[in-house]
Amino acid sequence: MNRAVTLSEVAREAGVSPSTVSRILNGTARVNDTKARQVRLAIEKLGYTPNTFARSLATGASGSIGVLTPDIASPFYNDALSGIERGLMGSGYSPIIISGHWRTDEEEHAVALLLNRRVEGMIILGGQMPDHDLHALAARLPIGVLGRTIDLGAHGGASLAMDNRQSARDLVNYLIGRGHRVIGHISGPSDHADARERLDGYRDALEERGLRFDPTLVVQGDFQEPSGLIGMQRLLQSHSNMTAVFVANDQMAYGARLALYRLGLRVPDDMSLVGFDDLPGSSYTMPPLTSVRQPMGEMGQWLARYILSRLRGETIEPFEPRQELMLRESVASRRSR
Amino acid sequence: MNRAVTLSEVAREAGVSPSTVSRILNGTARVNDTKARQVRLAIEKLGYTPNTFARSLATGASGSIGVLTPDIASPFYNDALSGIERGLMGSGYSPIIISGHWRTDEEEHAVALLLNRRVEGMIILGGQMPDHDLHALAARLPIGVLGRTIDLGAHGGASLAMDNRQSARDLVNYLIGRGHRVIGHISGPSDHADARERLDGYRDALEERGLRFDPTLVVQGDFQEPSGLIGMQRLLQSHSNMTAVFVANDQMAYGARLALYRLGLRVPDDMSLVGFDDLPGSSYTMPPLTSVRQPMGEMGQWLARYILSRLRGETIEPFEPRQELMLRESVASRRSR
DNA sequence: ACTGTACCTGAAAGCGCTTTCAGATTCCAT
DNA sequence: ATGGAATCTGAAAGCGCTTTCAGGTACAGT
Repeated sequence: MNRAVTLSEVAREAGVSPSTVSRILNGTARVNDTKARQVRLAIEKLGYTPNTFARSLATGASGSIGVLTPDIASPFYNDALSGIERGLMGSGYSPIIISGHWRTDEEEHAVALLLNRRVEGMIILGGQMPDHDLHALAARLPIGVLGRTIDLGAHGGASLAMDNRQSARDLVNYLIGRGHRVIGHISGPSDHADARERLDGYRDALEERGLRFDPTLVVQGDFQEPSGLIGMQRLLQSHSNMTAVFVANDQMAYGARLALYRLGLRVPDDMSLVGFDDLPGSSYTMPPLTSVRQPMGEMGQWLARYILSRLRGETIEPFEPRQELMLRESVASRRSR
Repeated sequence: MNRAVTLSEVAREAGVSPSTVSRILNGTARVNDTKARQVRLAIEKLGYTPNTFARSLATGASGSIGVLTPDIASPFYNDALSGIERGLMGSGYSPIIISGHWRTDEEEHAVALLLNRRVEGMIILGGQMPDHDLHALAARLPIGVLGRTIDLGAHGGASLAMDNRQSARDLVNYLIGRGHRVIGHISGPSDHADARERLDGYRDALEERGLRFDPTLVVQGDFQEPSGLIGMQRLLQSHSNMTAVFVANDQMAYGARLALYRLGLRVPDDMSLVGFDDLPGSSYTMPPLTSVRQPMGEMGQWLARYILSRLRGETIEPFEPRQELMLRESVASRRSR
């Protein structure tokens, strides 16, 4: 690898001082036009590209924003990543993305790495990190958190979370409104806040409508497809009168759907199904799956903008993410008896 | 944001010289045990973390590998990203991921950015960049390319691509073997190399089996779901005797599947369907979709390892990705008449 | 023609770290 | 004891850039 061209080489070539070249590069001060031209020529000729490290060392600004995602390959969070990219575009800042793989130790490691790289802000997507770590972080730099309810105070950071409980409640209410009375639930892991909230919403809706909460109608999964399949099988074995199932996320709903298919049960005719998260694929399942959609992309974008505004000392209008019920064809109307 | 602690502050605190602290940090040389202890204590006490920029500037090594992906939210490439993460794990190198959004200009911009950040190697996933740019890159640093057939020579880099044409051929051959004679094809965009190769494979198989290639049996999509839906509708209108469709990727196959559902056609009874790429969701479609799988994760991982080996001046055993036909339930056997 | 002002530009210091070089110690063999 | 090798440590230079500071030049006003 041929040694890179440096700024002083450009300066020598153009017959000016390094300071002048720097000024031209950054537009820090007015410079004589002919000199500027010469410098540009020299840059072109030598193929100069500035050394980011040297610059960052000198200015103390890294120009990068750290992003911690639970999983670089998660369809759910990747929408948010795209949003962050959009939000940062053209700002001069670029994201550094690391995954924590849902493990607290890896997350801490990742944050340390980002801090070493002197990111100027950080965006945390979901994750397991304890709240007080987040608070500590927020005290050091602007942070944005997605998918967790945490109060960071105005000074420290912003968090965007949707109301899982309310949405779950809406979803189950919708099921009840369509005449369903025996509604199963395949939940997420109980140590996962989102999962708990969705379960709570399920209970809320039942109680609100005067239906008894029956624990045997709830089976626990792990948010992955196979557990949805198994969960559905178990529910089916014990509850032949069940007419609808609320699955705590779309991935498990896909699994549940397959279980039904295997047993020759039709959706929605024999069984209604609703999911959660509205993954991109959910408009194309058979039939298209009713689910609830979080605007992950917009949330990511707003968080990026938020960080930028904080960095620039500006303010930004708050963002109220609104979840949306995506009513599709996986729910049938039950004749109420 | 409180100013960060520097190495010399640690040195002062521990009563040694900066050089010594540096040596302890990097294990560059033996150091008196008691001093080492003092230094560690000082580091702990002051909460020192090394400044990556200063280090990189001094050593000339950035410790990062650039990764260019077409789309940070593409389910197809994200597997490879995970693989790269795995491959780099524990190596001391970390990936910097940027997306090119399928646009040549953005890709060039991204590469420039990565170069500015002084990445020591680069991994390019798919993308539009012309071959000669890739060659130029390969001359500067070790690069790995995924999903393109390009000869970079031993010195410059490695590329991993699967044989789209052969796989498509295998897939269509499989269809023919199951008794299908009128087989439609929903292709990808014609300016996309993968798409062309898959189309070629389709023709190969037909001709090999003595079936006439009928251009009206081919409709072009754009690799997205909606175009699969439309494509299937069009095929159905013009070819009532068609019994199977080879769709150029799984995403379009999902769309095609939906079109069939809307028309009340059963898969595979009324129409057989095969896709390409074997997305994670494809084992959970209705019915599970026959497709061909590329080991994206392993390919990514190997590329990462390859870069590392090049950086260390080692060699690595070559990797021969093998595509795999995932035979599932979306294809029926036709009684041959 | 002379002073004051505005505008450009270069020298030099410094960002935080690594690394060479040479001096200072220690240790072993004789 | 004593010379030499082996080992440890600090001073200082340098990585490539930015930025302060002060000197130089050009120009307008009188």
